[in-house]
Amino acid sequence: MAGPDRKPTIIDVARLAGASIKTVSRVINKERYVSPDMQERIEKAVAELGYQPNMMARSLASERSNLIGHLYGDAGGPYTLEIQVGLLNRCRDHGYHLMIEEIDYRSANVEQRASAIVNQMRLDGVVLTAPVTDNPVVLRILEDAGVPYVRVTPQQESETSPSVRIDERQAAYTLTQHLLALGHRRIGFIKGKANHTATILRYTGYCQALTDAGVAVDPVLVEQGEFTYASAVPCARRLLDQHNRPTAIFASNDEMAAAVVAEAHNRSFSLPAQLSVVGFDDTPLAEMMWPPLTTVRQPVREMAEAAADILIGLLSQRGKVDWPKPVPHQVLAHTILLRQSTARPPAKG
Amino acid sequence: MAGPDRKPTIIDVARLAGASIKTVSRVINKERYVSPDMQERIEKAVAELGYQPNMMARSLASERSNLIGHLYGDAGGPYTLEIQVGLLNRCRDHGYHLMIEEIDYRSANVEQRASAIVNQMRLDGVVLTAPVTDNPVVLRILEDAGVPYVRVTPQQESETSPSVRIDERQAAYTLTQHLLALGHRRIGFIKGKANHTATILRYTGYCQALTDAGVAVDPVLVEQGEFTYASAVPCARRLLDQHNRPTAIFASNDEMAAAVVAEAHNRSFSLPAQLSVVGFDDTPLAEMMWPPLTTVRQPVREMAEAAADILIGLLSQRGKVDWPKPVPHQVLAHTILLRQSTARPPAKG
DNA sequence: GGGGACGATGGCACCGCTGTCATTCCCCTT
DNA sequence: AAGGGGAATGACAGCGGTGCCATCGTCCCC
Repeated sequence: MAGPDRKPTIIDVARLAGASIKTVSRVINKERYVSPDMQERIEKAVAELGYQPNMMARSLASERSNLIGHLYGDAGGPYTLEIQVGLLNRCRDHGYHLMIEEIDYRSANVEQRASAIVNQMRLDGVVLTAPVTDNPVVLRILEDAGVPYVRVTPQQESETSPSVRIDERQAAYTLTQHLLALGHRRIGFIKGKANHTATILRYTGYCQALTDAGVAVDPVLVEQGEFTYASAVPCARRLLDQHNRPTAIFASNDEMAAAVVAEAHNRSFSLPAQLSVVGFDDTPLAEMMWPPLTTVRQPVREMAEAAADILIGLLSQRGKVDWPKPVPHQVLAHTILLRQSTARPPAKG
Repeated sequence: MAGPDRKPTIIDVARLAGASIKTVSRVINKERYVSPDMQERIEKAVAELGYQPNMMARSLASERSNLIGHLYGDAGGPYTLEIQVGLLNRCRDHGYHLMIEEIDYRSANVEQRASAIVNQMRLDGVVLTAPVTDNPVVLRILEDAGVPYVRVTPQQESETSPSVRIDERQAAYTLTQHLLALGHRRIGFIKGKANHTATILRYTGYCQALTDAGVAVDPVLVEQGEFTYASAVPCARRLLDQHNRPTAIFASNDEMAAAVVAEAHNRSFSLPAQLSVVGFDDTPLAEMMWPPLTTVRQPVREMAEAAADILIGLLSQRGKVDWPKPVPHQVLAHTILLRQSTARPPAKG
């Protein structure tokens, strides 16, 4: 009845099972060389005491923390969350835990902070999402610390770290083709935040599709947004104010597409009859707005799962230090979702 | 040049500074009783070696992990993310790290999983969000482990743990009053998922406002949704199909309000002239849909920050074991956002 | 001038586990 | 019968810090 009140340790288990702590450790870690009889006794003792190994002690002794970190820059909407859900799915199944850290990549002490996170916590591995994926300071710290990391949608593939992505350029290309196929020739474009990978790739895809169709890219139809609703409002205004205004607008993400739609509603346009709009990302928003938005779905969760798989795969081969070369670069399939925000352009008056 | 290649430890620092490791430890932990001279020498040594204390070792020895856990049930959209951002803000400032774990509260091994998370990782404290806030199994595990926790928007305040919330009943009351003041008398209501705290409180506020205004609650106007867009579509249909249909609809969250709006658009209603719609939560969606949605903003991030503050406040008083009694229950202010989805009802034909 | 009180520092056990190596026992070979 | 090899187990030294207590020198005060 009395019993020690503190949490049971491996020593208590060993004592109760009549074994050495090392043997208990073997059972806990599912190592070989334990007789079935002994195994059973120990498992019983574990159950009886409700023993749970202390991760801190374990990590200290084994130099493995079983911690995976997710470093991100902007807590950008549903994207970040989906990433986390994906990571969590895998972590759970493989006994890892997820630590999340936001890194203000603009701040002066990025270095200090990133270093503290990586080195103090002794993370086993790290997953990077934009815009930290391409931050040289962070990457160097990771390299120096010898912590394996996987980048989701990096600007540029590297030989030292794996990556996961979709072909954004191709997606933008296809989406633009869709508009062209409907008969649109004046297609406006709202870019995302400067220097973001996505911004560049999506824009490139748009340009290429136009060019391939023999349509010139008209700079008057290209606006610079920042991936936010607010940033896109003036862009939409300028585009729709033109005397020879575009019959379709490609916004670099759904949020900005929503701004275009709102602005069109303001002017009492009937959508999609008078204006086609497409977005990118398939955020929940896309399906809930009116009219439902034609957009591209990135399998974000699956991408995160793939990243986790790659990471955990490596970590499981203790002893090996380095990535296999060449390091894996996965490209997952995207989906073009044709909804009701696109239609043929209005007949020429 | 040669120097040890492994990460420097406190011993290296002590040696370099000509001090004992204990004194170095004092400096690292900002304890008192270190002479300025000694302090400076040690700080210099730390900088020179780029020393970073090993959290694992520190935790093991001190029985503090500096880890705060966020346990949640559904990764419900922007809400969860906002919570995390809030928590992160505080963790960062106080030297804590955030571990996130999803708990499938329907699964059979909730107990095992929750226990593993709490006990193995030796979390210093935990923040709970719906629907784990009220899971008796999880709560018991936390209590047993003696891990302090704060609940965000719990179903019921408890004497053993602090909570943070807004007055949802009051918010729903006010919002309903707004509709009444515009002249609406037939106000539809779409409830959230059964058993959720929010569902009950919001509905109660609605009923009370009606009653106080001398309007009877008509069960025909009350539909049961599940907080999702899809679940609300049939609800919206049924409400709008009625011969004497409501002139306004109160959806228990924005997502369901979006479904109502979409359904109204489908029928080519002009909003808000023919139908007023209100939601709850002020998700990003609310501002981006058309027309922009009148809704209630919960200061989610601030709530998370408050929760973290409460938790960290307690943790900083090491030695004290228990919450001060009575434990704090914070109620933050909400905001009613009047946008363009509400108007006076159409004049009686 | 003796006795505190207090500032400053160090010594050392110990937190709970894993890695390494030694040991024992058994069966199999030659 | 001796030797060899592998399965099963244990002893023990850390991993890198912190907590507690001892020590030492000063300054102060009656």
